[in-house]
Amino acid sequence: MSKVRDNGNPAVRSLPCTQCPLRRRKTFRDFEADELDFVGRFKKGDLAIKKGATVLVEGAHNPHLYTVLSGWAFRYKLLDDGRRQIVNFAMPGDLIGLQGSLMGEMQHSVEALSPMVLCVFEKAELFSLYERFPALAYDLTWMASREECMLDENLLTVGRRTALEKVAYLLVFLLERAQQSGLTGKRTLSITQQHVADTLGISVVHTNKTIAKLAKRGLIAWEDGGCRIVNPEALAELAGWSAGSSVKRPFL
Amino acid sequence: MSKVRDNGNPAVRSLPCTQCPLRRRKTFRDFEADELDFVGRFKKGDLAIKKGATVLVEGAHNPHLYTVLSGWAFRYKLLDDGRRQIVNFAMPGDLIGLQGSLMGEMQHSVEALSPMVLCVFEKAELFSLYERFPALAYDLTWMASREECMLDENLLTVGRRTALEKVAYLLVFLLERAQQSGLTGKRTLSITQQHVADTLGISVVHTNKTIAKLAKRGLIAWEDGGCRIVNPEALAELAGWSAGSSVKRPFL
DNA sequence: CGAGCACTTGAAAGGGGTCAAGATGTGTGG
DNA sequence: CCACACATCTTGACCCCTTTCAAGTGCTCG
Repeated sequence: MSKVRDNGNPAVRSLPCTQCPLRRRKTFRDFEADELDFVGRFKKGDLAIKKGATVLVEGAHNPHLYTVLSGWAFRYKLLDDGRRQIVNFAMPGDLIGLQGSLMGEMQHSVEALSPMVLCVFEKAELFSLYERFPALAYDLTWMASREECMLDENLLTVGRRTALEKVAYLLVFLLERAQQSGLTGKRTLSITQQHVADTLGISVVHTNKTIAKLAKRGLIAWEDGGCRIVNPEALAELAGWSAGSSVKRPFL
Repeated sequence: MSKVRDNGNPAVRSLPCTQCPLRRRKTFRDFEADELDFVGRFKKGDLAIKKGATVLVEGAHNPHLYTVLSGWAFRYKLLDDGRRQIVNFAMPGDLIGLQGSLMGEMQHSVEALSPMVLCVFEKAELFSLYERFPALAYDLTWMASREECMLDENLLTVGRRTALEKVAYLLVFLLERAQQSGLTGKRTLSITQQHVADTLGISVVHTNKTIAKLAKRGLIAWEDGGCRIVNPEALAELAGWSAGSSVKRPFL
């Protein structure tokens, strides 16, 4: 039932929800006893994903719904001629595939940026969650709304911010989320300039030059296939970043 | 309790849900008897909005949740220096303010593009909907997911489509939604070029020139403060538009 | 009848795209 | 262990799509 392969992550062997590491993080709302019990049975097992693997493809009908336990991924859409737009990222505690669960066919693809472990749930049992645990159902809607919020902000970034502001914004956004979700404790993001470009709607070349500019100002440093944020405050300032809410957030 | 002023719309006087015109449209899923009864009591009244009025402002804590009964509006965010990004539109059957209901503070503003009538619900009673009508709760999540889908597509448009494709895409997108929601039966959209520009992340001047190009090709015509779509198929082709699902959608 | 909004158009400037070529680094197969 | 393919990152040159600036035309409205 639970397929597990270790990809360099701490070994996880169909981790029971009672021992879920996310419950201990103070950014997340912990479960009530009966909820924990239900979610534990709702969860069908773990799924290990290799870095670079495609988790879900646009157009697919997948019977599962996932939650990120560790690692991260990006969601994207393609145009016929190959132009790619990264739409958002998924980090620990985030849902993957909810949209497909509700509306049938996936409207976007998901690819792992690092080795990941996902918790697997059964679409078909989703409605029973709504029937038996309204609070969890409410949480799901909450999570969907949070996603919507992030997309709004990303749209603002892609549509109206300058290249320099865009890169600054994205890096602060990702660092903030990575730290809150426990993806990393350090100030580094293991990401490619191509990903940055495809998220912000600009070319790789120009992304590179913009990054060089930020590096010259001492705000960031690009080192061995990733970014180190040297001065998050200055970046946030440049990006016109407004801190997100500090409310505890739910997860599944 | 119910404030109603007619703004040129068909007169509505705290319309009971039993007579809701949306129920008759075949694009919407109708209620079960008990659901209809509940929603009828959940609804606190109608609210008439004038064209150009602000329905909700970013940062506000509004105790209400709305549904569009007639007319339409746009959702937007602002940067400090006034740059504006329109993030999406709300048409009959769409929710307004769900994000604020769940997460507290509104993260965007909403402004009416025409006279509107909204159905007013009480945030505070939202959870009782989750407790008593899981199917409606499921619908709410469905609607949030649908919004997410549209935002994904808009992000793709703003980030990766060319100016010509952008305008073509937006017009097809709006026309399709307007017709499905019953906002209009005609092939016209009463919208400003400034709105188009702010939705697509381009300047008004360039928007104007792009529109002129589409007009010259005979795909659209801009007449007295609005757009008439002359050739929707050609526009869709140009935009790389893929038709949306034809599943009946829920509403509140 | 002036003020203001929405739409046009032209010209000039610039941000960002495309092309090209090169430097590194890394994983694969011979 | 080397060779080669491939991915990622850099840089420079050139060009064009968009922006910005400006000026002008209707139209509506107080």
